[in-house]
Amino acid sequence: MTDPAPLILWFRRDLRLDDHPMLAAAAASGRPLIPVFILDPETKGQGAAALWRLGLAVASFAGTLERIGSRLILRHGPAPDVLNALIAETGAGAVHWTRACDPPSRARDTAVKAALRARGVQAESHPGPLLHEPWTVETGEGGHFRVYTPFWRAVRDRAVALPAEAPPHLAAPAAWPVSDRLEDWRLDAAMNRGAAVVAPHQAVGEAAARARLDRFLAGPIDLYRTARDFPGGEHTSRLSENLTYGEIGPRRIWHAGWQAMDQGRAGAEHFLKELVWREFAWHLIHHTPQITHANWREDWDSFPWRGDNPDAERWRRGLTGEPFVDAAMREMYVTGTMHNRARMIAASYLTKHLMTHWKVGLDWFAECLTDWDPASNAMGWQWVAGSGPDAAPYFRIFNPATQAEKFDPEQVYIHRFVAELCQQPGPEALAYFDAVPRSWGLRASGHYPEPVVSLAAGRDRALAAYSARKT
DNA sequence: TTTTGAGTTGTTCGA
DNA sequence: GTCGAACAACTCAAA
Repeated sequence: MTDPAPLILWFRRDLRLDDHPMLAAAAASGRPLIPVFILDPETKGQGAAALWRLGLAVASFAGTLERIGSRLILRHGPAPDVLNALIAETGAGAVHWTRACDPPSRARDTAVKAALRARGVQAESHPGPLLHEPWTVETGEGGHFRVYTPFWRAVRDRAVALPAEAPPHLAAPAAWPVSDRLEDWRLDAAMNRGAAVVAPHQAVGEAAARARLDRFLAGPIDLYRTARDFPGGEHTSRLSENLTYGEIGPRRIWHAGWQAMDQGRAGAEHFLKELVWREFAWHLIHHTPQITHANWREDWDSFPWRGDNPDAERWRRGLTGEPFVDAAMREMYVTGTMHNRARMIAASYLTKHLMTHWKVGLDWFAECLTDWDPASNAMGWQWVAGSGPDAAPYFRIFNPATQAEKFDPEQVYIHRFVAELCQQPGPEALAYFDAVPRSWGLRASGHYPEPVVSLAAGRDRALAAYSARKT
């Protein structure tokens, strides 16, 4: 008896075994399974930090698969070509994958599905990265949500499928197709010397992601409601990085959060709400995909934001002269992530005090974040700028100095990341100067700059422009 | 259909 | 230092 035709499992941002509907279905099929990861143009076009971090995720997941009797086959090129070649080589009868919701991936997947079906190969997409498929959450009138709180109320009590357990073993094919070598992909090429600095701040792989969840549940969740606003402490789960690569599944987190809520843990509901913010962002990007590149509210198209400019360059380099903003920008450069409150302040400063288009900031975040997520970032930037959903009143302009007094009163955060502002800079503050391009010419012993613009003048300028928009 | 209540995350000023 | 009001009116979701 010949082996049944193998299934190709096309992994993308779902690099885990646990809570994996596609993998659970495939493992139950009894067929030989060929896991593959494809470096296609859509994937390769990412920012430097995200692409580098993806390489770590792929390496980790390949190891995970080997431990359960399988492998991760690496190929590069346009996905339809790669899949066609693999089908021809292996006689595979089907390709399975986890659905993606960002516009470029959706376009690619639609084309792949049509091409596969045209040649008689089964193509099946599975749920995975979200708690609820974006089209299943509807308002009373059958439309999609544009405001967070009603969305939250709509999903709060909705049943979420129990996470599938990790399969203990995956059936191997009779012969393995050849694989690229990950090193040859040079996913770290654009990181230059920054990789060594950012690396210690990453928690790569499924086990590390679960450890983060467990650490958070063991303590920080109790204080989450208030302490999460203080960027100087370790009060958040930091799971965004792992969610980006699918190293942990949202259903696993949801059920852990609910269990904590049932146990009366104080911050559990706020934690779940944050997970639902991610869900809401993907809901928006599904229904209004232009959110990634155009003003979500079209009446903002005439707003006189500046394009890229020298002030924005100082913002990128952490040299605005506003300590909280500079700490935030340097935190991102050194760790690959940025505290959520710091993101709001840095974004508000760029779009309001510096009157620079949110796209300029979005692009830099895409370059630097290892937890880069197109949906959350598009929503967040537009929310801050005022052009997005849940529009902030135009007069809501974060004052970085006031915010620092409120949320970093001891200047723990500022001192951690801005070497010029403390007597004995710590390792993270100093690491910034090892991470940035030498061409920037920065030295830890340099003088801290005067502010780009006074906070009062920047605020007044932004207020004038924002109120003029209405007339 | 019309109405009503509500909306993540703010700042400043003056009492 | 603490507190409430003002900032201006808009959009959304649901009753």
